[in-house]
Amino acid sequence: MITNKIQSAVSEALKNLYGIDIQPEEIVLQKTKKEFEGDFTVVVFPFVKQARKSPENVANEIGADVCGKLSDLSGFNVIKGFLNFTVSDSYWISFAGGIAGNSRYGLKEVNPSDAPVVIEYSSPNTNKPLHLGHIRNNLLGWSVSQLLAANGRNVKKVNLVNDRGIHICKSMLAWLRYGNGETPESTGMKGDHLVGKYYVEFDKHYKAEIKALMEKGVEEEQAKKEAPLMVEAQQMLKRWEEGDKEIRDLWQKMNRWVYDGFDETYKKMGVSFDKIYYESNTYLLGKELVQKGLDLGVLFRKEDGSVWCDLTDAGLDQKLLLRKDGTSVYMTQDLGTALLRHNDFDADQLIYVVGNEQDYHFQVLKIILGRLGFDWADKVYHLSYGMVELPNGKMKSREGTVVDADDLIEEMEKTAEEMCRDRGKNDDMSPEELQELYHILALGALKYFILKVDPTKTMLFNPAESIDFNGNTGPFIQYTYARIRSIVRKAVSEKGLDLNAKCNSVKLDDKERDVIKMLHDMPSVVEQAAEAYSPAMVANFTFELAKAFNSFYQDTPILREPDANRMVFLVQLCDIVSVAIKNMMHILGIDVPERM
RNA sequence: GGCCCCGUAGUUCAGCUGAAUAGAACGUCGGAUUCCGGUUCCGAAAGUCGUGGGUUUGAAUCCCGCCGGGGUCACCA
Repeated sequence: MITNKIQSAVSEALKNLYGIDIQPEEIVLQKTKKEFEGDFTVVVFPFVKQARKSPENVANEIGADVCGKLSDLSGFNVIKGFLNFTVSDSYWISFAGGIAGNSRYGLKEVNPSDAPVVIEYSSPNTNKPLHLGHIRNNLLGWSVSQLLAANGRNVKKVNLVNDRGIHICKSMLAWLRYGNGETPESTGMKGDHLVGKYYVEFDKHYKAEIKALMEKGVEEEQAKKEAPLMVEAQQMLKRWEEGDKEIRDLWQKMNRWVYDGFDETYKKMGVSFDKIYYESNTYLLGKELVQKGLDLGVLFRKEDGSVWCDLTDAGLDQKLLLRKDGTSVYMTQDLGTALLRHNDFDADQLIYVVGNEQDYHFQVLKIILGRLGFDWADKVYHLSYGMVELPNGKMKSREGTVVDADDLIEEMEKTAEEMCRDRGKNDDMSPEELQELYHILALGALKYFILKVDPTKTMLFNPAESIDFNGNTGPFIQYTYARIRSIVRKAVSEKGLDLNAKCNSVKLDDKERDVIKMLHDMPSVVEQAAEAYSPAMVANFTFELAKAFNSFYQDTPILREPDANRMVFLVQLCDIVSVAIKNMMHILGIDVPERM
């Protein structure tokens, strides 16, 4: 890499000229700003004190020394304390030639025998359908998996289905009470939606009971506990934990409905898992750990029988691990599943894609794992992402302002269809091909819209803008890709061009150089994005690349280029850019169409 | 109240391992077509980077105070 060479040469120059010792990798090399001449910039201010010369002198001396040694540099210029190096066109051209035809450009190979990084995402509750918040989770989980794999990590994707607990009992109870035996078949509803309907139903009746009790003079806190529905739901959970057959059968039936619904949604979103854990199979593990913790003296039991971890010495609170009736809570289960997962995979890292409202939970989880004596506790990494808000505020399931995942995808597909109809360029495509295309565009828009934002930040989801096809959007990039493929196809079929031909020296114009420089940059963008767990960095880079290409394309008539040798070069460049776009979009979980 | 996160053009977002006049996109206004796919390209207007201090040759970026917004501290998950 030219960047490493420059760093080394600058490091040497500093040593030779001024006796300053700085490791090559510590030399900060930045891309030269557009408005100045050059490709890479070194800021020399940090060295002037030790060099005891003016910034201009230092920059000029280093520049001359480095350029004398590196034939890939064609020159340098100095503006104040900024030393700008210009890379020779021959370097760029040979670089482009070197990556031409490489369909995996920008992606590293994975060694399957490496200790895996296990990434958990999705982790739905089985009491209601997926909504917009889950979409961000799923898209992030999938994309970060792709991103880490693109950076050479051996990734295993896992899902932990929260298939048991009081929330499930609420849906079950409500279905028994008010369901009249409804099934997905009898209603034509997707199973997860049907079960979700009864979760809402429970809440409605539960609220009414609380209100009635309060009118009789019961305090609110007390009313919430005493309401008959809540008492019954709790009894149901107890019976479930005791293995009561009637309850278990009902539970299995309703969960089946939900899984079938989820599978459909996952498929549409294009996400999948290497392994699925069910909390019903793992929650007991946590109880064993609690016993271990009691034996170790890390946990303690209160008079009422509940078990706690005292974290006040770590500046936190006391944390409940077992209720007084002996049933386990979220934290108990998470301890158990963490251990199970560690044993299953002997992982290098355990990543949890979970919203930032659970920052505290994971902080506590790591501490307790550590206190239980697990030295791998620090391999747990909480990939904490921000909430999704709507233009009119937060999503609240009780207020009916949630955006349902299935509805959203369907609407996006409809919009994609309208957009394409308006342009009318796909008349010869079959209905199936068109349907597939609409799906690709709809998901491209949705995924890009969500993934282009830094995962850690709260984001605003504007439905109207999310389906936009212009500007910094998925479809804009998809369109750029389709257009490039069209050129390459024509070059081969109509001009008989050989994509693998060697092209001799050509002259580069600014736009071409800009594109090549971006391609040159791509591997390090993937690396940085992987380190930051940020698909957003990949997304924004890809948009910049598409823009740079479009700008180049706009004033370069490729297929009318008279010089055959130069045409080969231009078409190869197009081809590389299309590969780059495809690979980057693949990291985002977005497909790119050959035509649209 | 304790702890954590966030305040950048009208709007949505980059930039936040400190560096040159703070960048995009949408929207607004004005241009480009002998077109290989105009779902394109070029340009303009638009910002006291919440606020007040501090560190530094240099701060949107690091530190402290304040203001504003959010999260969390459940025998919910």
